[in-house]
Amino acid sequence: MVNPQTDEIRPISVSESPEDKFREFLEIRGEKLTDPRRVLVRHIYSTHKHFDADELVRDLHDSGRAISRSTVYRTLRLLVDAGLLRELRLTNRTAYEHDYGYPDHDHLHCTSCNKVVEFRNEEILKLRDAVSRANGFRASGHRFLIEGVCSSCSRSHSPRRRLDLI
Amino acid sequence: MVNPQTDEIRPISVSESPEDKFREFLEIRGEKLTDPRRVLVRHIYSTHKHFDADELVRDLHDSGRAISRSTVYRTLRLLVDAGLLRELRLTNRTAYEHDYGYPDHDHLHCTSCNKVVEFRNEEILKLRDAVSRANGFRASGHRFLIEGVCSSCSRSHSPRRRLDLI
DNA sequence: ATACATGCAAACCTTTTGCGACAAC
DNA sequence: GTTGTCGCAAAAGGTTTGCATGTAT
Repeated sequence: MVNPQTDEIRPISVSESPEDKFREFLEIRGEKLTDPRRVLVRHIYSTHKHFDADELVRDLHDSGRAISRSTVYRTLRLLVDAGLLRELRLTNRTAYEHDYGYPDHDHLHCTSCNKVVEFRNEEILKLRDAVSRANGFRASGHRFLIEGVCSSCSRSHSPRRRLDLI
Repeated sequence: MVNPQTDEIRPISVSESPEDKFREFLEIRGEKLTDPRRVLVRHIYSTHKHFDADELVRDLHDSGRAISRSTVYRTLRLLVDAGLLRELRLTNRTAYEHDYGYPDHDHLHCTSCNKVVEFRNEEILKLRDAVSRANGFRASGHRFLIEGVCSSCSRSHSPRRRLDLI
């Protein structure tokens, strides 16, 4: 019998702040940590949760630090390239999660309500990487997504809705 | 050491043709297997590969059996509901694969060129379902997607492109 | 001056929908 | 006639881009 037990997912201690890591990344490319970028990276790392571009635009607008939609999208791309964020391409939108100071893990995604649940299972991590390698996929940057229907959605037979990410 | 060996994925013998299964499904709902729908289900099941809506529209148009974009999308939804097709929500589009007469399996998805590779690993199938169940996700309808970067993409450093599905 | 960033609006892409025309029973 | 389907064109939703303006060396 397989063991579905999943390990805890808790922050890894890192020496550099996300902001510093971002600044460093930008400097190497001859770019700058501007005001809007700093606001974004700080806001994003102020809470550990999944989010999307629209949420960011809304939150910052509501807190009086409005940043244009294009800047948000452009900065998100930079943060991904900098290794600070990871993209989760879901049903209709792209969600992001912290990819710095956080251990390797995988996700369950409810295709009905869009809920995302994180889990960490050593066995799956190993198998995932082994299968990837066996198929010539690069060893880093993988992420498993288990698509399914969560309990609340399979109870109610309502069709696809957009709910919050977790 | 984990074993990345994957089993062969070959057709399962089924008693009913996809077209018949579709007709049956439609009849139950008081709907009909019309001409465009028959053309679509036949075309889709004439080759075993992943495809998307746009490809279908293009292929049928090019072979002189043009079917409108809306009908294609509407029929794809029906085929999914009928259990004939399975959706793979990828980066920017939705790909489809046969879900009838084909064994349970998972996918590797290259987020750079959009290539999709199928694999079947017993251990992963078991773990996938165990973890899903442990998190209250419905036992059927799961699919793993390993996101990564395939060998040709990690060699060339070209950015995200849209290539063919496999 | 130069090099890069920003905001806006327009463009883009994929998918969905409203609607008038049409076909089957 | 009623019911359901089709194609068209428009709309919708998420994301990207062109461009003129602005800012820091």
